[in-house]
Amino acid sequence: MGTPLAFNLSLPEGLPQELARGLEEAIVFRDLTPGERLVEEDIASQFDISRSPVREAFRILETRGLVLREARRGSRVADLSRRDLDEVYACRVELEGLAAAQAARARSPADLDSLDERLEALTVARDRASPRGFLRASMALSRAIHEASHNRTLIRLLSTLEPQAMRYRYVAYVRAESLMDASLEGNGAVAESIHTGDCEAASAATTRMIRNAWAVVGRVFDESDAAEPAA
Amino acid sequence: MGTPLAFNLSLPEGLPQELARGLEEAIVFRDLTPGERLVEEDIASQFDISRSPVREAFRILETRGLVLREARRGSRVADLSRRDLDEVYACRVELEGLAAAQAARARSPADLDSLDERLEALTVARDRASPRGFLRASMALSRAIHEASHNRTLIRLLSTLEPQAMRYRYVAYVRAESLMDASLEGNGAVAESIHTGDCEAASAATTRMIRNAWAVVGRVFDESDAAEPAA
DNA sequence: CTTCGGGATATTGTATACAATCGACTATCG
DNA sequence: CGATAGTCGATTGTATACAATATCCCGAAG
Repeated sequence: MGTPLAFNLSLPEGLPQELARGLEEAIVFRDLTPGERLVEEDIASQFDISRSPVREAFRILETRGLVLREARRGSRVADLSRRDLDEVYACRVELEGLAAAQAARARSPADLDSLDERLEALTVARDRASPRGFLRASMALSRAIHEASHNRTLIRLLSTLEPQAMRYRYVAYVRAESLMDASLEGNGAVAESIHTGDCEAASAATTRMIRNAWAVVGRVFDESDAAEPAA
Repeated sequence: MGTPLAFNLSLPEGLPQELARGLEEAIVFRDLTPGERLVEEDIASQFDISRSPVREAFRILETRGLVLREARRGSRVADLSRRDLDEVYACRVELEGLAAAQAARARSPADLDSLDERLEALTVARDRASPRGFLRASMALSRAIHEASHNRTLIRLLSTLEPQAMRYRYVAYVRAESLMDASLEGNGAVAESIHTGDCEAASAATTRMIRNAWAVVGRVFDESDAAEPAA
């Protein structure tokens, strides 16, 4: 048995990366459930590839906090917990705040175009009221902000932190779609500050948005049984 | 040709991890120089192992910002630059500050013992005036602080950021050994705040220490030719 | 009925073999 | 003489084979 995992692999960037991206979505959107075992051979045969790229994909997902690997004991999807949620959001407050501040200072005209484009896409996604689509658009906007900071180290850190946060955001958006409105509004304020070039404002708007999301997402999570769905 | 790389591998934690640790030290202490190519087969034959664990080690080092991998073009030791230095320290200010604050709140008696022990070891290392020994002791103390935060996500992020910072600290300590005194003093203040349990003070002491180090390490780096030693 | 041990099985860790691709070199043509 | 296409070598990417080990199941003993 095991989940079918219905995504295809093209390979514009390497097989392990592509596979990791697909598995990441499956984990975030709960096609792979918390605690579920991930067996290299199973995944490999599902996509008609060998274990080598699968191993590398697992390692990528481990650095993103989505998969736990124990030596000779195999890999499994990381659990969700209120504690983990708090850890992730505490880090997000700091790093996203820094990213916004540096973006406000270092942004290029191309960055601003990218920002506007993705903010527009986020608005469209909100109207469709699909948590998946909204999250994808939100992730794209976040990345645009991160890249506008032109801080490669910060981008690297955030790229290993954001996927972990997406899991909690997804749970929250499914149960309370109105949260998407708050996210859209918050991101709008951040984008405006980055346009203006006001570092302080960008940082403040970001930390305010994330602290607010932290409180709400945490409350929704506590009211759900997202931590142990199969227990 | 190529550097001999004189470290042995025991294997208490897995071959790739052990190898990564050795290579990490070689990079930090400049036995492997910035820009140097890392060929899987070469490293493998030097330690009489196959390419598989070497590949995994390279990937680990990539997530720590020490090695750059380009698809089908091989791996090389990441360059040092003033820009990279600034990126790393900007992130450190935020994350180390958070770690200290959370450590001040969540620390256990065992954590405090570990802290004191490593602070003592740092004092001893300072008296020996060896940049390598001091850095190793400093890294151990930092890790003790991080673990006292009991924030696994934050620990994960810092474990991928600190090695990158170590490279710049090493360059600075070699050229200005007096910097070790400042580091020792700063860490003492941080440890004291964590003992007291004062989050604000711990965070403030940490950010002050790191911002100060940032300025000094940056100045020393600019005066050195550490960026391009073989150019 | 519980606990301890032994063996079978499933799964990862490592090694090796093969394929694909990139870069450099060379020879040839304009 | 310079430019360009073709070929060769070096190196990574993927697949497969083999080794090691953890887990599970079952049976026997207390």
